[in-house]
Amino acid sequence: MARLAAVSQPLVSYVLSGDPNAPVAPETRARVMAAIAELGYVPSHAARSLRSQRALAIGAIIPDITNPFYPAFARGIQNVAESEGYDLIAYNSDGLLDRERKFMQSALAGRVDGVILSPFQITMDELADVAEMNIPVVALTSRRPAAGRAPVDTVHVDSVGAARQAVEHLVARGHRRIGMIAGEAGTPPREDRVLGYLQAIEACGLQADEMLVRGADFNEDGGYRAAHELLRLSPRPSAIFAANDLMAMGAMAALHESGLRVPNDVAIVGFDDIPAARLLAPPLTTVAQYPDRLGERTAELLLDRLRGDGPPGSRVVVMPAELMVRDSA
Amino acid sequence: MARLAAVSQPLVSYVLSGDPNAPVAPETRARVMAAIAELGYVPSHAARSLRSQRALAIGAIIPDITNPFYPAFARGIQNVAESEGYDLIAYNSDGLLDRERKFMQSALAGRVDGVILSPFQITMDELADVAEMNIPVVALTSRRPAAGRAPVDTVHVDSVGAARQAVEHLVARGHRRIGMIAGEAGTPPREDRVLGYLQAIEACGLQADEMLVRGADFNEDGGYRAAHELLRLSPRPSAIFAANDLMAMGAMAALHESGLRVPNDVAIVGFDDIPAARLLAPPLTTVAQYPDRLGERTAELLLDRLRGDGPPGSRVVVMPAELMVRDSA
DNA sequence: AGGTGATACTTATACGTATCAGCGCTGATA
DNA sequence: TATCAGCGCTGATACGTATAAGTATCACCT
Repeated sequence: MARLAAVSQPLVSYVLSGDPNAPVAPETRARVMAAIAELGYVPSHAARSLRSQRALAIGAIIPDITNPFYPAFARGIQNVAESEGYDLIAYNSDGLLDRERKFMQSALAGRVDGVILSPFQITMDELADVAEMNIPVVALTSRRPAAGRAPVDTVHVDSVGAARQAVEHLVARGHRRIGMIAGEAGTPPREDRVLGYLQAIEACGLQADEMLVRGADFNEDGGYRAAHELLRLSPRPSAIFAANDLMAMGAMAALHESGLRVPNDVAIVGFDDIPAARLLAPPLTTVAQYPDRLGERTAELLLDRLRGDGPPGSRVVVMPAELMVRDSA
Repeated sequence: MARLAAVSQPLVSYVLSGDPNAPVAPETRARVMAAIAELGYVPSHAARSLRSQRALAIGAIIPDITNPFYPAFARGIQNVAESEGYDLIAYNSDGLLDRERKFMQSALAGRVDGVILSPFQITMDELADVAEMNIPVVALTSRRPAAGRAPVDTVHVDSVGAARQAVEHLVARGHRRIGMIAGEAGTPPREDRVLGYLQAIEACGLQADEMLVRGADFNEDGGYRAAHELLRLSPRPSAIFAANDLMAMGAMAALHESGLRVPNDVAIVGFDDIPAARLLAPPLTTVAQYPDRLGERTAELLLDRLRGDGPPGSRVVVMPAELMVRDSA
């Protein structure tokens, strides 16, 4: 402790507080600063946190940082959080309920001051006890949430509408038999995007066909396999809508492998607009969600709450999605 | 606190310790457990951390989580760390020295128990004061490090050798004029991969040419621009070695745009083997580093130290890299 | 000169846990 | 019956900080 080199402990605390109104003589302040520099003294985070009841960290519970959507999302969060001195602890839930729950516990332990949640399984109602502890939660959802009991702020893009728009684009290009690679059953992204797909099919007077919607893991491999399944159908779909870009990439690989040309033989639309999308051959038509902005906005909502600013109820922020028409469809 | 519902505070602590030898009667234990469940009691992380002098977190200072290499690396770290109850706090240094330093301070504050560092600017010697605090540091480097004063464990892939191998592959395919897209000046990945490139050029009896090595940001855009620069040269290089896959992707986009065919007009080799690499058209020949395994191994070394296991000196672990020959070269 | 207020400090305290040192009780032993 | 060991529990304490409350010093005013 620096007090040996200078004076009493609270003085060090006052100096470090940076408060210009702190009752510290300029000369003393200088002496303390010198001692701090001399000793390389750094105040204990744990003690600060215990005393102030703030962890100066926020938690992000995301499905998998390995999905390119999330690093950008995380980066957006960090950009905002860092400016207010918050660190980010990222948890990978793998979309598993017990992992989502377990990480929520960390919040209760005061590990983090607030949580950003990209919920796959957990329901809003389950967050009630966290919210009761006055730990703010902001959820990134893909649909306007049913008003739950918990006052959870929500950021979402209109996935259903965006998916619908993507499929309508395919219809406008003359496609009548459109397959979908849909992601893992029971997950919100899957359900929402399938819903949008079905809305578009119906709105365009086409026939929905269960066989045309294939489940798959939300990654390249899932897309690759699902595409091969779709290609075995006859008649073969002339277009495929993939629920994310990774699956779209896998599908494109499957098409190339089968000697099919994109978009001439089979058109493809993805979802997410990951950086790789525009660099594929052909560049992928996809729905941009701007995950970095989502991260920033999400973090802003959370920081509002942490500052005690936010309004009493839940807020819902809708962020834009945009169909990026490129060459794959 | 659960003691109101049951008995005294230390007992709760004993029960929660999970120690089967703890002096607690089975019946009491059950009563305490019930009270804990009833109240939803979760022990304060800050208090635990202050008392035990352990943060139960490790920090990872990486350049940018947005680069696909790092999410996989981070995931590898987390897989191992989580199994021992450690959380991961990820810091994005953007390769900037003052940010690297700043985040290192967090370690000194006891914010984290150990640090995994992917150093861009900071030197090993600067880590001395961190190491003096008995905070273990494991560095992910791209070259065998000079033995610094700080006892820092090191994991590295032989980037120089791998780069050399990649370029020799191009030479073996008959290329004599090979350009390189090299990444940001002064950064280790750049220097190492350029060194390997030069070694290969020299070993094959070719003429090194400064004009053929272009600096660029380590992302798609950097690769895109650098490729355009290289294409303006005459004679135009017949092959390009990019220091990472993102740049290679950007370069491929530039080539497509210029109407050049890969690999017939210009061959390309990348570095990293990000998931997108094998799905590009054509699939990208690149050097696989297996970042998930790097993350796991790195975390293992760190956990050894945290357990107090590790040997006194510094350890150096060399991980394999592998040239994945696909269709782009 | 005595009183007042501001300034610059120190002492005391609480945050919630883990752990150490008691301490009463029970049952076994001599 | 007196002694003692071990069990199961409680009280006391320390971790390092932020802040409230207290105190000494001094300048200033009437």
